[in-house]
Amino acid sequence: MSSKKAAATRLNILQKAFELVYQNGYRTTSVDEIIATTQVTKGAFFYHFKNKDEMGLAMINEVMQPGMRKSLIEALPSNGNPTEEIYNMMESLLLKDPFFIIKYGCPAINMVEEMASYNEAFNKALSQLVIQWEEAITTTLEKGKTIGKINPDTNPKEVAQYIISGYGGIRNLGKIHGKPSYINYLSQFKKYLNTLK
Amino acid sequence: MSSKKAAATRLNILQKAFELVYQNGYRTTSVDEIIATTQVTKGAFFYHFKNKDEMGLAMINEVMQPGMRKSLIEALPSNGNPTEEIYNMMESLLLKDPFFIIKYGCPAINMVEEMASYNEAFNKALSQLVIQWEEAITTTLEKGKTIGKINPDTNPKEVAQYIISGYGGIRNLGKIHGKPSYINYLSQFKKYLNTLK
DNA sequence: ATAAAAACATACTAATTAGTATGTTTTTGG
DNA sequence: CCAAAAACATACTAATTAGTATGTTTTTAT
Repeated sequence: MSSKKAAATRLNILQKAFELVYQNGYRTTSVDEIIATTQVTKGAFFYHFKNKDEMGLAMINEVMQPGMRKSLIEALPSNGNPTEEIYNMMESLLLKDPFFIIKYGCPAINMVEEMASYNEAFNKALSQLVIQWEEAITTTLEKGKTIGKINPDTNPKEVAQYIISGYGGIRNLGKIHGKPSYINYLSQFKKYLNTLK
Repeated sequence: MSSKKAAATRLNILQKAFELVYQNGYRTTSVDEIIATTQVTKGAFFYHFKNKDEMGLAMINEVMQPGMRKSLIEALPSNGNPTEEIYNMMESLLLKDPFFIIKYGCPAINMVEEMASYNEAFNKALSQLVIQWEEAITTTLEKGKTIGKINPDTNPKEVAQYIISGYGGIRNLGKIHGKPSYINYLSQFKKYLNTLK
């Protein structure tokens, strides 16, 4: 029973918060900063969220989740050559997706780094995001096995986790070494993918 | 021309700060917190460091650098089988080194994640740490090439960066998935290393 | 149209932050 | 031993923090 305008205010807060958190980190982004850039007053903020962490959780679930879902999962068609598809997903994520700013890394990875050990609820929400990606990659690999394009003794879940951790790692290293490290990474990543054939 | 006691006070601050930062992050560890656990007064703290960031930089260079150096670089003997040595280094880092707490990840990686884009001086100091590790791995691989244990068209520097980013990634993912992800990672890491032979 | 609830606005508070001003105590070289 | 410098201690400050108390304005259902 919330008005369209109220829902818009809420979403606006979450989206602006997401951008600020992406660039500054969660704990170092203040509520005052969020309401300043959102042009929303403190009363409105704390009307929609009972505290900062509740907002943070909503931000993960309602903005980060769907956004990452689009970038990560929908980039995986899963019908042709699995290794090629996975490579293309990674390449487009690292080099083509205009959302990401190299020096700021990946918002989801950053959030895991900062908040996983600090807040159990955040940990769960972020874990679900990772698991979704994991499942998408796992599915791609399993289909690959049935059509004989992936080695039968490949462990899809294990491989999926390895790929995700590689992604997180290069997003982090890219913060200090910049784009060239992305290129190097992709080159070795391709070699690894070939071990799965 | 500083007394032994003064030097001890300074080092004590840096070491306690390192532990706190490892578990809470740099920006969310306050000077008050550091001096409380160090049993040092504010006067002493700001006598030794002109501000928090100068302390942070000293912490990276004087505590994190040598500590990581010991864990990372000296774990690489570099005379026998290079792929085996690199695998062992990674395994001992992830599973045997008693310093690391899985849910808190790796202090150096955390610091890169949090501070690389926030402070240029921190970025440089952390970058040097990473480059040292990179060089150690590169050397191992180059020696491996001369004795014919590493494929001649392997690019050692590129591989070293890939390995380091993988390490950072799994330290991060381990925060939400725990130790099993370390095991999975090592299994796939071994497969990757075999592509270098 | 109107009463009630929802949505927002303003002005506060108590705690925490990095850092400073102004001391007192230790240490050190001569 | 003793003056000067080094090393520390205490008490502050101004800014920022998350959150609240108490309003006013908008929406909504009737």
